[in-house]
Amino acid sequence: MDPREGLRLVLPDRAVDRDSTRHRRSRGALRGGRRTAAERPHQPTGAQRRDADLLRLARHDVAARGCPAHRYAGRCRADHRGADGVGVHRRPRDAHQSRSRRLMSAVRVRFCPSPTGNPHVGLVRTALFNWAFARHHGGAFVFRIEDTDAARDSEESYEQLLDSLRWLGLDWDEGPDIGGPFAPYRQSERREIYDDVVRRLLEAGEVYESFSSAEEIEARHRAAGRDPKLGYDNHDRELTRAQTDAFRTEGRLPVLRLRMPEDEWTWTDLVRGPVSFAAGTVPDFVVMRTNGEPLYPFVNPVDDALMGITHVLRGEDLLPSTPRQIALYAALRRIGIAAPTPSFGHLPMVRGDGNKKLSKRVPESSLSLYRERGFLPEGLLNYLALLGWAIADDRDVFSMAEMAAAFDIARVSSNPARFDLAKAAAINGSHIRLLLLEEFAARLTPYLQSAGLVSMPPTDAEAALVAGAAPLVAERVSVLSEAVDMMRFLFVAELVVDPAAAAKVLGPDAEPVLRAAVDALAALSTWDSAAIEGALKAALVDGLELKPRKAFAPVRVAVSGRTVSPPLYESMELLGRDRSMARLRAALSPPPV
RNA sequence: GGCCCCGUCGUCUAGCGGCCCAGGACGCCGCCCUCUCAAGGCGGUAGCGGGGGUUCGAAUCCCCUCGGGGCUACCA
Repeated sequence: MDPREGLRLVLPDRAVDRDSTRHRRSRGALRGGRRTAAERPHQPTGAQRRDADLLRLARHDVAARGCPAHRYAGRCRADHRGADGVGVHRRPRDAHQSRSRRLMSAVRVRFCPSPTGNPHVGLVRTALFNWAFARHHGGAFVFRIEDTDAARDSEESYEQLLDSLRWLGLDWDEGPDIGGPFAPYRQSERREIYDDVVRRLLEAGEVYESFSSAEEIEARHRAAGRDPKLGYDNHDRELTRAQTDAFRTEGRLPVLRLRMPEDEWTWTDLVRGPVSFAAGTVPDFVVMRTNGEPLYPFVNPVDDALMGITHVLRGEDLLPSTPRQIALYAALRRIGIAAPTPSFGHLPMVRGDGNKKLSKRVPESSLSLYRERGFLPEGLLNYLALLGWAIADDRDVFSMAEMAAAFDIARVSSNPARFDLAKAAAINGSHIRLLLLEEFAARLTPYLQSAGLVSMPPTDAEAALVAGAAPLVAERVSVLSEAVDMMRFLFVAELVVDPAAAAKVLGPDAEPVLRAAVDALAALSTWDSAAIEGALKAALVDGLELKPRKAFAPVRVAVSGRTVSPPLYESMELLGRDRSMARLRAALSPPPV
């Protein structure tokens, strides 16, 4: 077979023409059906979230409500196909189709990180979009580990990856820990498969031995007056047996390269529409190293093919490698491996502070940082979803279940997006306020524990304090670590007063204020916020004729140690009479330094 | 250098030829509420990179240009 057969390689368009899709979509936007905050429950675990998603899909009644994904009412038919080529308006009875039909039409996407270092937020965004796509279509989300680089991969990173995804609640249907029909899901355990595929490709002439070193390639370019940085020149394609033998006797070992057809490469990208690469711009690429280890551009498509992946959603940085993947799929089919080419969708880059793509190097990209700061998984995920996707033109806080129901890959923006910590925190704050108070307390407790403020498990008294403070702090923080700082004064035996706050409001002027407060509070028969408020106002505002903000500042700092605190009266009630009085008295007579 | 992708408020986005002298969100500013800080409510600030076309009409379609980014490994 002549691998250079002159066919123009055009992917079968799974994707409906993007423009026509958009056109249809533009008619009659659905305006109703928005949910209020109270209607948006949170699913604390991945499993529960998954249930909710499935439930939602089952309830997805287009005729009655319009399609939330495409936002137009009443026009959808059951056979309507989305821009990704998959029926998105599934009716409940789809679930009762025969097993084989379901398998044939099922969406299968994958998330395939390599275990090198901390997962970063760009990676999480990719995982999220794949997850949402799978859940939206009722398909499978496959988790595969691409650990073909022994020098950089680590078991620790692998564990971190699993842990991170679990924490996020992005549940997978097949993966290294739970197995699945295409196991194993770690590429380091699939070497025999790759060896076998490579052998067959070699026998078929799809792949050939190449001995050229980088220096030799460059030298040839120079000699021919070409740009030396052009890359491999396909020089070794027609090496004779005698030539390869000669190299071997010199002790040189070959890499294996795939023969690329020299055609124009075109496909309809799920997020970008038609993309094409000019003929002759993609050289034969290395499939296997001299030491016999297969490389990413090979194992990735091979596993996608073998695992029946239907849609590849990945970062834009991988866009230039798509022609090679398409070529590999074609070669695989020629040697008899069933490998329908998947649809590709290239997600925009997530940028860091500059304009550069977010690198693993910069700490702000590390997922663990956001976890430590006290981001809620649903808050972080919600923000990340906004980097390239919008659920509606007038709303940006939503649950993952809502995202799964509404997600449409064709509506993903192709612009790169900058990660904005302030907005991420703001979105997270909205999610904190959406939590039930008990849930907020439960999520907060581990942070209080690792700050050493609450024991493990919490004592009854500590639990009561957390529960009592929850409503006070939940509405004033955007991340959980802020709540820890705000609640610290409730749990410490010895209050450390912030020096700046003390300097500001605990000067000589504060003495009469504090004294009056102590006297008034000491006379109280009941210790609750209403009584405290009454006493303080009577003594300070009415008695001393102070402006409220002047009156309460010294008391606040004396009790909480900070100028910023939860509401004063409630805080004092929670702190208790004894500790509150002790702190006021301590502020009155500061210990000599 | 070559190949490819992308350009709407500071940032993320809505926009798919008339609904747009461009809507939402974060940020910022102001007001209200108020014991601080928040939250919440109300109001404001700010944008179609530039130039040519096509069209009765362009943020939207085409071309050029400028700018930004990615890839260019026997990493993934």
